[in-house]
Amino acid sequence: MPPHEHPAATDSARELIAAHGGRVTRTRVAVIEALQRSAHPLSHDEIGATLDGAGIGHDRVTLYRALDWLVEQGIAQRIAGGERAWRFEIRRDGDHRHAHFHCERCGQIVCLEDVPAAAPTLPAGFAVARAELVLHGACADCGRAGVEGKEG
Amino acid sequence: MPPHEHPAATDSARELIAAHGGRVTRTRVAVIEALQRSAHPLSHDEIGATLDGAGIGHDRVTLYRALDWLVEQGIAQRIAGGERAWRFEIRRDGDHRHAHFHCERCGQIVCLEDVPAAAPTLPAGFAVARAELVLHGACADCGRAGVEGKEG
DNA sequence: GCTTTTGATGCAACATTGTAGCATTAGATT
DNA sequence: AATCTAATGCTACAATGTTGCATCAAAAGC
Repeated sequence: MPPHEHPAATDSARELIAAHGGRVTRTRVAVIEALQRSAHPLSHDEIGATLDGAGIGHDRVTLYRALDWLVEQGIAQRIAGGERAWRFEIRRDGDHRHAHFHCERCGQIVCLEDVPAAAPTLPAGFAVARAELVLHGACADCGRAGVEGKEG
Repeated sequence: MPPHEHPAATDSARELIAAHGGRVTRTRVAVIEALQRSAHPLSHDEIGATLDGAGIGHDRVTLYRALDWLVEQGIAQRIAGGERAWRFEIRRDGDHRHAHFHCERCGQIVCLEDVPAAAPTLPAGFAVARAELVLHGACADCGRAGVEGKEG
């Protein structure tokens, strides 16, 4: 690729991988970019679809392992969300842990950037590594369409 | 069964089921009792083991359906926890939503009765049905054994 | 107490999500 | 280009949950 044409996103993805001592592969780059582009956490399946769209060959296992590695390296993080499948999102700078919203209508997970997922004071002896706060209900879009009737 | 011998727990389980218009079956009664007896949320598998122990025949599907019904009726509630499998707990009176702690060492889920899982103020349009707060880390038992060395 | 009704069960078969083992490919290095 | 080995992509499997349908049994009626 011509050096005057490298997209910043791709570049940072490649650098991100290299900085963690991993090999820069199509799959990893594409996964990171997909996560970076998305406003909400993506499921394994959604990421797979993105790879397909980008014409990047892969299989389930490779994708799982790429995601495992990203989580392991602290580049991405897993979210339990509402359904059975994990969802993944890029860890922005700092450890900025935010809450998530799971819409029970459209199934989507939305990041609530402004709502911190802070750990409260716990009984003695408990060591908290991370807090996960998930709100379930109807998101702004679905709520409007559903609660008020049709499209009030 | 002699009327002077009915255990209170069983009785309330039976009443609970009947009050919701369901049929009082061995499986449902045993599941409710298992959940009532347990101090922490139980997985499908753990509940199944209890039924086996009680000599109550069942299969995976029956148990799943019994649990589904309990959740549907608001008698029990599902917890996503840390691992893939759901866990279930009885809903005590009131909507007393508390946080849970997932120990990454022993895998156990602990109820933090004193820590409410309250929904913070959300952007307009979001309708929150319930909040799920899960803290991940090492529980009091595991933390002591692990952080301080052997068994300080 | 016996019959009827239909909710609940139990079985088989399947769907989804995630892992393990291993030969091959390809990124990084020399 | 040759080398080294991390990463890939198979296959096969494990864990978790669901669907369809025949059978059983809890609640209701007689």
